[in-house]
Amino acid sequence: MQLSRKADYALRAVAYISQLKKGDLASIGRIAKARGIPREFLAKILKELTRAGVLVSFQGVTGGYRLSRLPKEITFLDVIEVMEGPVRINLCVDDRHCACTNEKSCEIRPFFVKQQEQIIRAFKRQNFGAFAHNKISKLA
Amino acid sequence: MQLSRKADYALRAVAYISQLKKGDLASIGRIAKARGIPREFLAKILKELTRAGVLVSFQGVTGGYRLSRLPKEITFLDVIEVMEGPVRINLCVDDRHCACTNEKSCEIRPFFVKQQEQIIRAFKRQNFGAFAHNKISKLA
DNA sequence: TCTTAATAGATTATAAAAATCTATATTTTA
DNA sequence: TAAAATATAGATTTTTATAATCTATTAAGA
Repeated sequence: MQLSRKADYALRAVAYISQLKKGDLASIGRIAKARGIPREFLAKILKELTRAGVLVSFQGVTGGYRLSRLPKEITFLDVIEVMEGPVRINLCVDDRHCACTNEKSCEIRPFFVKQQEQIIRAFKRQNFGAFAHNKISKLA
Repeated sequence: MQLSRKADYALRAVAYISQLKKGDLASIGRIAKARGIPREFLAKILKELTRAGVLVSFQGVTGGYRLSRLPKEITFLDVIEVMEGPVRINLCVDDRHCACTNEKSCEIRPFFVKQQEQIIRAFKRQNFGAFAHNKISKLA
């Protein structure tokens, strides 16, 4: 019932990158140090976010990462789903794993279906616009 | 980000027991068979629920389990917390693990604090009254 | 051509979840 | 009173997921 550390790190990294001035890049090392994330683990995370189209990367000495689009156009759900796959709050919500579809009235599933919708809606509502460089002060 | 199978089994078992007629008991074997839960695992679960005061148990040939109080007085949260401990939707919500308390404005924590409150409220609202023996038909 | 970046993907380590096992205690009933 | 069916206690094992690291390569600027 807990977000993975990987997804938490990813959210923090994207929040960090959201605070860059237009055109600036942040390197893995810089973000890792600023946010206390294990460097190699973060490398893996940013790699995945790049492949998924959330970030854009540049190699070479002056390389680093920036967002692929405006901060407000990237949601928590976007980032979390790249890290963890589709949100599933209980196994039975997924049809393939529901042991109760045959039963006339499952006691449990409808409740979790509803809760899952709730949390997905919240993850979708929350975007990185609030963190953009003009909203929050200095980067560590 | 997913409820443990253990907690899911526990909810199903308590829902099952909620459907018993007043005074009736259900044995581990019966519940396990009816709901497709591994028998020994369920034994462990019901043991814990009994110790936590959610269920009452009786040993011996005619033994089994019943609720310790009315179905509507047992919430999903009660059962889930016995299985998983306090609900924590992200590590950083817990003060002891928050790496960002020192930072002026953490980007992530307040959001999850709010979501956690939401889900806890929903777990507290949902009780087993809806499953009581007169509300839903026959037990498998 | 050296340095500092990202990329790819395999590998290892750690921890949590899921399940099982062994032995014991309790109660009913034959 | 013995046998059968139940719960209890708690350790152990198995499996899976998470977290982290490692090795080698590619790319670009100084």
